[in-house]
Amino acid sequence: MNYLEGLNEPQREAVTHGEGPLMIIAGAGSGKTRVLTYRIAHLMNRGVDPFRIMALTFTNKAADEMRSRLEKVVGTDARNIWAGTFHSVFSRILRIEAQKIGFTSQFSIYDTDDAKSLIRTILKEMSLDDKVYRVNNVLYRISSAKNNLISAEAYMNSAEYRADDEASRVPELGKVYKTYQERLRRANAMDFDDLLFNTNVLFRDHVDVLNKYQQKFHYMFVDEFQDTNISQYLITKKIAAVHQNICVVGDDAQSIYAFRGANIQNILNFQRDFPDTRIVKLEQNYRSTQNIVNAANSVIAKNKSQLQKNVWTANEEGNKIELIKASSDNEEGSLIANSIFEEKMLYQRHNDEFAILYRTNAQSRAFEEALRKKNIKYRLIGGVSFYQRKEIKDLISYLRFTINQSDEEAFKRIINLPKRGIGDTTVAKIVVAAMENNLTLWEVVANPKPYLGDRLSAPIENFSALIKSFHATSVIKDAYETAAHVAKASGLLKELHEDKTVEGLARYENVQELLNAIKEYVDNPESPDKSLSSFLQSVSLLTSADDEKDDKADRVTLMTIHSAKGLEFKHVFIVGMEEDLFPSQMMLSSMADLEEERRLFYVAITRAEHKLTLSYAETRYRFGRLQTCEPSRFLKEIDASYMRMTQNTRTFETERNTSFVKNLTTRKAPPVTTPATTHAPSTNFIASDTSTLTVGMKVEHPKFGFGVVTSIDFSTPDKKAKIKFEKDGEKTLLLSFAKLMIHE
DNA sequence: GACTCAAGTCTTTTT
DNA sequence: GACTTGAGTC
Repeated sequence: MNYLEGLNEPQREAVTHGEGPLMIIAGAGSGKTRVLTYRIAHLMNRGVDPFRIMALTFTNKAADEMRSRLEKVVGTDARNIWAGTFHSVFSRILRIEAQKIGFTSQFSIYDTDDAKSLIRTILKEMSLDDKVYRVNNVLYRISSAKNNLISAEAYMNSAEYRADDEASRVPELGKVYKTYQERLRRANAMDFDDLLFNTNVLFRDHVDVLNKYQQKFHYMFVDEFQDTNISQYLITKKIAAVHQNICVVGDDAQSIYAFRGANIQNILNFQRDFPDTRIVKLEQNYRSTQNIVNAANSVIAKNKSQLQKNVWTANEEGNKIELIKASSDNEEGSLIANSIFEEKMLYQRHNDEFAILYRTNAQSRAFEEALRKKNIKYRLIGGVSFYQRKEIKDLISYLRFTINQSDEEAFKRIINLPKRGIGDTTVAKIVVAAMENNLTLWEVVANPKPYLGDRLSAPIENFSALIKSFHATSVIKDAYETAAHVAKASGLLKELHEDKTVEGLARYENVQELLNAIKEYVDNPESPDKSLSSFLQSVSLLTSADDEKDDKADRVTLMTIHSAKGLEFKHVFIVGMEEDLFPSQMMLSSMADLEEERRLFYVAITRAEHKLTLSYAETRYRFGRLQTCEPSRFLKEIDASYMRMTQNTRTFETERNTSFVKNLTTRKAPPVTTPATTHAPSTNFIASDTSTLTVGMKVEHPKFGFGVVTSIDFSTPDKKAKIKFEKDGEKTLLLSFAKLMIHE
């Protein structure tokens, strides 16, 4: 068969391996996705029905990628494979089997915001101090427990967890966990971890259901196996138990999700649970130059715990790795932008051949500004998702509540939106009435008079009538028509339409865009069905990495290293190579964590094909203050022979007419020195006195636009400056974080 | 109950 | 810098 041509020996072995468990240890750039696709194609060519194949990935993007590659090899049959993320595939199964574990198939999926909000509510009800019980921490602990399949009951009975909670001074955590689960159940809702946890429960308690899926799926594939947690592993293990045709692909050196419960131990468990496992190692790297492969190897060699592996390449030696030192985060941005500009000019490169990778999303700002200044188009992946925006969540909440009237979080969002005179106090009364009478929120809302009296009930009755009509619509109409009706009849669209500010306009357009997306979903023949609930399910599992609109456009990519996994670029910039930032300060508590950070660095390096540039800044704004930074320890771990320091002697045009006044709170701090030399002066400096900003000066504020400073007041007791500025006769008071551009 | 302004809080990564 | 909370006013 022609697709076997051009494969190396181990690749060919992996593709043609017949029945029985298979583990592929795939080094970075070793053609993993290719092998995986060909293997599935190979099976289908031998007559395996695509309906009997389940392929699990970690991101929607990876699933789409696999599907489209398969389609190229085997045609549209590929669509019949059950391919998707763990969360999407098993939420689909849970939807079918929901009744068996006490949910209805209309269950809602709570995202992280909903989960946090529910925890906040519970903490308040239990009168626990949210300064001690940090919401993030509570959710993290609950999530870890679920990922290890520890139920709330088991948690409370475990001496170990109890001791740990006592030691962390959160002794009530078990109770919070238990209440949290009860509330989810009452809301007919699951959080992300529940989708996996409940699948385990389903398979454990209903052998007939398990049998059904064991019989259905003859072949299982798990991509990025090193990132599976116990909960995910057990599901796949159970389904594969009968046919034993399970193929896992992974690389322990690229395990970067331990914080989410991923367990490299699974690689060892797999060999124990499937003793006949055939192991294939893919070690030849086809992606990167020798310098890049060698540098990556020299870094990962510092890790103690890893599987024996020898990644090598026959590619050319290539450019040395470049190291750029910048004096500030903003200068880092402009140096990188310049470097991209130069490369484009010198070598006719396209924007989409470049990627800027960073540790945290917050770092993107400086690069965005610098690229914009140079007129280089970019796309930003991650950060705040389209689906996290307020106006989008609002409409989605309406839709969720239309489908599932037990959904407490959706209810709280929409009950008084647009304003209909139902304030916090009334909502609190509803909640209390529901609790005291052992009713659901909806039962109280649908019939409020006995609990709240006539006066308060009127607006609530209007609300419940509205929802009832929405629900009736959803039964007979498809997702798009229902959503369009809800957007209009709820008053959401009208309210946004009346807001004539720039932001209001953007929000209105966003809602229209959501409606377009729903239309697209309804029109797409691959959607399972056209109902609103089916759309909501798919939309709840989308992440910020999924909502790119202009994918094809020629743009520089900006993203975190985590979201870069599985991708490759001609020229990669890894920026912010500073101690405490990368490796992250929070990760330095243990050796294991440091090793995970190092693997993250390894992942970043191995994204590069031809050229790799590292950079760090000597000063950086964090916590709203200027900090001095040390170069990252990881820089020293790269063998010096693969690197070269770029002398930062290029000259830049000085922007004399623009300067930033930033963060006047710190006016007592020493001003940042801006040497009047060939170096680009940092465009940021701290105002050391009022002389840089004077009354009557014309300024530009990023949000409010052009205006004139009318007064500056440094006399406030807490050292904060008040700057007033006037715009079109309208006075605006700016607080300490005023960031004004001065046009002289 | 709705709105405004000011102060306080928090920063890792993602399904 | 972004977001939440709290106090004060209408």
